[in-house]
Amino acid sequence: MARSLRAKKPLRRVPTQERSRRRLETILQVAAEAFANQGFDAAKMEAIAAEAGTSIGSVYQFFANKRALFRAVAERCMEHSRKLFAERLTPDAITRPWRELVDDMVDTFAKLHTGDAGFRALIGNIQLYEEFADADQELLEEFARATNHLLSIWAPAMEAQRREVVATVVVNGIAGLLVAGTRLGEKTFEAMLDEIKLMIRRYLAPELDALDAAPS
Amino acid sequence: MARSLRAKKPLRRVPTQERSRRRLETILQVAAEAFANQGFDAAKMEAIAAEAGTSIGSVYQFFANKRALFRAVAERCMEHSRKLFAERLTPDAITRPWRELVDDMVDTFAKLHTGDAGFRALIGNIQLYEEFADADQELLEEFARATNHLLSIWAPAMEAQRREVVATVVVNGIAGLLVAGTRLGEKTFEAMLDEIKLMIRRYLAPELDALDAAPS
Amino acid sequence: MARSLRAKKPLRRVPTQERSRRRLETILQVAAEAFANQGFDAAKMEAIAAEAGTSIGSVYQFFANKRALFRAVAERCMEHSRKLFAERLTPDAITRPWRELVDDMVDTFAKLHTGDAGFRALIGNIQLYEEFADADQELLEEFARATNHLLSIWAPAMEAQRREVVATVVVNGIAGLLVAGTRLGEKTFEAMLDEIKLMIRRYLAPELDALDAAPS
Amino acid sequence: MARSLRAKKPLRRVPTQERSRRRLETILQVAAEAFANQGFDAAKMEAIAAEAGTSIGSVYQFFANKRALFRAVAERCMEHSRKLFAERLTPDAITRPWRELVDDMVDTFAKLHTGDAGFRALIGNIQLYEEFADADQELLEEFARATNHLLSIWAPAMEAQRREVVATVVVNGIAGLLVAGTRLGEKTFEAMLDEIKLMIRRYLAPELDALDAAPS
DNA sequence: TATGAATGAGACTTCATTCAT
DNA sequence: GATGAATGAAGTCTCATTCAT
Repeated sequence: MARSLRAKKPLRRVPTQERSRRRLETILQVAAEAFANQGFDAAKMEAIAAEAGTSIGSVYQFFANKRALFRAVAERCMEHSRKLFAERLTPDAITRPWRELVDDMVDTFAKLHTGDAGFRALIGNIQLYEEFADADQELLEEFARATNHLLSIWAPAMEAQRREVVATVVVNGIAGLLVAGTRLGEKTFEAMLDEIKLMIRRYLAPELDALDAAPS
Repeated sequence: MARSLRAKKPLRRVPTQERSRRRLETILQVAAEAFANQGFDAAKMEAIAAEAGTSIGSVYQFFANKRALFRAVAERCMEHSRKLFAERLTPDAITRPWRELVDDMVDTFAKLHTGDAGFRALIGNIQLYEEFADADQELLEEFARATNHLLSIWAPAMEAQRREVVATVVVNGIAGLLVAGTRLGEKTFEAMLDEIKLMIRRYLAPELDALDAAPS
Repeated sequence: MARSLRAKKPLRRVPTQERSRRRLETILQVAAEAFANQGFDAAKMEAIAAEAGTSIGSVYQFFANKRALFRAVAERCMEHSRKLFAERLTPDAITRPWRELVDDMVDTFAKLHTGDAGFRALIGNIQLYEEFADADQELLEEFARATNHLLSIWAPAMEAQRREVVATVVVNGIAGLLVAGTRLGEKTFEAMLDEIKLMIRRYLAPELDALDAAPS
Repeated sequence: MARSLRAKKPLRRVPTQERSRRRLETILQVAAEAFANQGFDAAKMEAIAAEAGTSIGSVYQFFANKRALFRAVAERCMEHSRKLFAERLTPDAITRPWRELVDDMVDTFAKLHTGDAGFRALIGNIQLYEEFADADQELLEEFARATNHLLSIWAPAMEAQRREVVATVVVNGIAGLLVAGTRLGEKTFEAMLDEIKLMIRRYLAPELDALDAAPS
């Protein structure tokens, strides 16, 4: 049952020429879109190739099979997410008011949802194959770890075990909410963003404001 | 891309004999489990028939095709959900302290997730085909409407438009959180339940306690 | 490198109805012919199905994949060969003049070549996949063992080790000759049969006539 | 199914430069090995090019297609064989004792089998495509003609028609035996060589010793 | 001339669905 | 009504071959 090595290299061939790189880029983009909108199984390799303006053969020159393509989409999305969050979690982030940071995080998450098809693809194709769940799990766990770290500074009094649960709840709450949000149309999505921020603020306030009594 | 008529009735034949009714019941149960655990495409009609102890032919006597079977599972789950919530939203529910009701709702939702394979099937196969999303959407919207109704009583001062968003956020927050929770193992799931309740309480408290200043 | 269990059952489904049995029969026949005439790779599953008057789906109902179909052809041919030789190697075969038996063997072999497409398929597709070589190897080794056994009775003076080589040479000589023969057209094939018999006779005579001085 | 013109020249371009000639040489060698070990279909053009240290494009500069490459391998092998046999069938070969010559021939044949991958490639890929069979047929027929010529001198009394059959039997017997032999492991192969020689000797002795009564 | 990325026809295989028994 | 064998459309993937660089 053990999942095989993590070190499956996702790319069969690494493109060196400019044109190839662009082609690969397009394939990944189109694939992410397809996986996100139609689901893994419903997305057809031929259609992805066509949509990307290439031949099916070219797709398979980069990716050994459909799952490898999905994996590449997933990894690339995680890379992107990681970078996005790293930018917001610089050492001096702690000095900013926590409410501001929460808002920032929600907006960042929201941007991922809106702008990164790969993210939606990952979120939406979890239960299909164990293998893919790993990538997703890993991503959200990573977010949870980062959040946990912040909490450990903001609310040092909070018990370690509970802090972990709180971090999980915050991250997954936001993620789940956004999944729902994107399905609800742009208008309500925007309205929801503010409420999500408010919900997280109110949820965390009692513990995070314990030191310095800030208003909700 | 156009989805055909909406008004498909899911059942080809309504069973009259006792044995038939039991057979139909089993098929739906097995199918729900299969769709939930393996996803729509990975679930095979033959396997479902076999698992249900019938022949593939008999399944097709009840359901015109795989999608109809899924739709039946979805509808049946919604029926169940509706009943479950109706039990908790009796006219005198309003008289109970809202915190209690929130807890109750979360627990009810959780029970659906844990106990009703159809619910998980619905939640997990949304983006696959537009058609199925409807069923899901409808379900959550129904929950949201019910919540909205409650809010209109609990917090009459809240603006109608905002109330709608709040209801959506509450319902989808819980739903999303539970989706994540089931993936996280039984132990954390239990721990999360309490935090989810707490989060909703804190989120709603400022508005719902406006009338009668209750402590959080 | 170890070849997996021998016990792969070749048939996915064992036909019970008469019509199915006939269908399976036809598929095997057509497949044997195709493998023999065109080689394993060049033989196309679709073509086999069409030639057998069925659909590709029906072929796959019996055989999990192309190799399984080949294996079935091989096993069936070996069965046939075994039976054919068993009929000639009854206990009282020993009492017959050895020359007569040699002739009989050659004719039997020849009949296999002419009449059993599976035999030709087996002989002609050896180096393609190790897996298939096993079946072929086994068949010829079986013949060699039987021949070895006869030699042990006819020429008890012959050293065991040499006897083994002689048996191998006789069996493979005949087999190889017949392979060549079928390629040479019917007319020469017939003419060759007599010479093959003569060659084997002359080869074995010195040792087998040692006891009772029979003329060549 | 009809095979196109016979008169295809196998080489697209005749290399003039030294480096090209060496490249062509390597390609043919590698291809022979691949065809012999893996079979025609299993041998991949890309792999052959890579193994030969060139690009796939360069291979296609010499050979119009895969079959042309095979044909080239075949022809080159025949060239080699012809030369090898020509060396042994010099005018004064007749003066040597025929047994010696038979032994020599078997050894030469064996050397081809062991040392010349092209020979094995030819032998092992016969039934795949009619086209290739020709090359093989031609080769063995050439051997048979040479043998026939020798017989006409050694056994002038033998009827022409029978002589032809005898030559065919000798040549194909040796060839078939060697095919089998290489599959049987080095050790038995060595042991078989002696028996093959003995078999041919005994087969031919009665006719060839008719003039000068030599003992078998 | 050499390279190797791009192409796409074509092969295998699956599985939803039908229909004769 | 029940069964499950038969069907074939459709999808994934390979690899010979071409051609721009």
